[in-house]
Amino acid sequence: MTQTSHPLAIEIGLTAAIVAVSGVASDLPEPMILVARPASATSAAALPSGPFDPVAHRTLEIGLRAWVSEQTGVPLGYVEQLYTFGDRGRHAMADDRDPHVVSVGYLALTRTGEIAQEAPDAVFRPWYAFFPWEDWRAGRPDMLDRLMLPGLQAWASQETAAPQGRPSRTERLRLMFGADNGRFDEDNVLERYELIYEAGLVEEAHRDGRGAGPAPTPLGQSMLHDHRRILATAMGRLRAKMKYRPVIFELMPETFTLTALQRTVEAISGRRLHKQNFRRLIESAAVVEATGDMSHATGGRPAALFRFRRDVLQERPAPGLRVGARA
Amino acid sequence: MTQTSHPLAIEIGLTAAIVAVSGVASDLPEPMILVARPASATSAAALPSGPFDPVAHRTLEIGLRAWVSEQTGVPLGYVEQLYTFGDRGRHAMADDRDPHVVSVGYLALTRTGEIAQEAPDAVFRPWYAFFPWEDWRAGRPDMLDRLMLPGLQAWASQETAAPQGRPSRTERLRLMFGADNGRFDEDNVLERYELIYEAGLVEEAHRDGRGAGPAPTPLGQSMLHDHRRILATAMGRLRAKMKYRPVIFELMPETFTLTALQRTVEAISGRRLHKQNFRRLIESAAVVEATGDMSHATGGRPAALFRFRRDVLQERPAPGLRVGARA
DNA sequence: TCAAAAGTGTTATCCTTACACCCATGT
DNA sequence: ACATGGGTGTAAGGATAACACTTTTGA
Repeated sequence: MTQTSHPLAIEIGLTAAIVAVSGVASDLPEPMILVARPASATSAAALPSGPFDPVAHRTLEIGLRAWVSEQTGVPLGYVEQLYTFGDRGRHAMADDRDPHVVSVGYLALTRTGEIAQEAPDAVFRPWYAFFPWEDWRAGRPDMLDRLMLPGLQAWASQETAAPQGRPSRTERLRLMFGADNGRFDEDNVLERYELIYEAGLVEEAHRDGRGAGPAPTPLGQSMLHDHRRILATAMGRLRAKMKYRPVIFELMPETFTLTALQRTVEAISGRRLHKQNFRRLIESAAVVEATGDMSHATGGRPAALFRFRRDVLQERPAPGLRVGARA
Repeated sequence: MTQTSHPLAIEIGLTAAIVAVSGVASDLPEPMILVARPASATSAAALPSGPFDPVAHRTLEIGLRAWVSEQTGVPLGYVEQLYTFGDRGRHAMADDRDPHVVSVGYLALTRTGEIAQEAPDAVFRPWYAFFPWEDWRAGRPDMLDRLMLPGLQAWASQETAAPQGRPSRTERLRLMFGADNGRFDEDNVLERYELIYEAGLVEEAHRDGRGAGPAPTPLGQSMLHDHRRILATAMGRLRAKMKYRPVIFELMPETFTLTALQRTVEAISGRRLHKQNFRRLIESAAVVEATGDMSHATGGRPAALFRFRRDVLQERPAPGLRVGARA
């Protein structure tokens, strides 16, 4: 019952969603994701990924850190395991091989400023290029109503008998996209992606053999294998984690203005926040302290500079930013 | 960068923490964990665990469900992936083998009533037998002050230089066990276990070669390999998840009284709750509906029977029980 | 002097916590 | 009748959401 005789050998791939934010001090910072530079112009974008070698590395995370720093030159700060994916069919390749790979997904945070320009084979791309419908900072993206909901609703109406226990397609749609009532919980990035994958609306689904017809209108840029699913998991986890742990500061420079901090939180969560309440939140959480210096780079009145108070980690167990109200 | 040439073959073990609650209608229900019946009287308890066969099973979860139902006869309802552990050294065995096993831990919930008595090789044991310090229902366990904190504090004071960035041992102790100020967050089961493991206070640490001296006073019953760590992860995850998803009902019978529900939540979270507030919470969450029947089995006034409203899953995305106040 | 962004004060509302008392049944 | 647990009303305090206005600089 505990361990059987003949081991079933499988390769373990470690795949990292490495996130940074560009333009932290600008008015519209962009969350960036490190993608392996495509071998050819036509090949799909891929997350950096490498095999786990249990002989060389004592733990999975150590293995991950080793090859990331070796191959991409990107220094990782915060690292968190996301999920282990073992789905056959989600590794479909051009030549129809479907290797037995189990991939352990990781979220890692770093700062754009710290990145060696000469990162050999990898480049940062805005994460909303892969998930345009997740960026609500300029209001509800109209691609939702133009391109996505029609297809999703068609797919939902194809469901004949409601599955017992599980919510129906229509209900999942309503819950995840706020189809009629309006709620859109920014944390459910993965759930939304899986929905449009199941509905056959993304290129990956087509490639994996789901959805018979012709290739669908591309909804965001696609990725190799199940890498977009891993990125979706990372985005959702980061958006959720931010609310109860001060991970956002892993993406900020040493000092920053409160507006820069707010814009960065907005960039990650994909929605605008209420200025005064955001500031009150920061104050009550006591996660930052003024440096005494001012930033004159803002265009208007100079802004006070702050830094993260590292010692809050010792004070309270959960000093996150429970962002609540919309703008 | 994406996939290298020679695959590193590893065995993937799926390990399940299968939880049920016994005595749901009683005054002190006990959370139970399914353990593989030990081969001999001296051998350590083990969680049910089996290899993943990617040829036979399309996903990890399907593989898990297959061998669990086949080998233990326990029907799994809710299943959730916990974490993937790849630590070398945590699989130390009597004969010093340390196989290259990566174990994917799962949490699964079931009902004691539904368990086939003839579960061939497995038996349910109270989970607090492995984590006695996590049961605060009868007040602060005095083993904390008698057996644990002295050892932990000794270990903390051995730390010479504070590690940069990371919290010091003393701080971790204070945060996780509420040493001086008093907070004890019931969700941090894993963090507490890792602390006492690092401090060399559990049998597993001794077995893995940490902590030089003699075998320590046993703190709870030990388990094979890193299975107690997986159980700790499961307990923490279930305690946390309960607060924002209605998973508790996976452990309840079809109908139940509100007190039975409260006692079950208390059993899982390990602390007593405030009756009136618990009821208001249940009411405002609208997660249950009265059946109209009464239970006369309580000894006093008969109690109304309720059932879980499965349709809340369709209404609101997060109908959990955000239990807050202590008794 | 005016545009542009920083920064603050106040109130209404809801949720959380805490308190104490009444009710219906079996023995 | 009384012990036993079931069941409820209400008020204080704090957190959250929403409102609009003043301040300080650079151009």
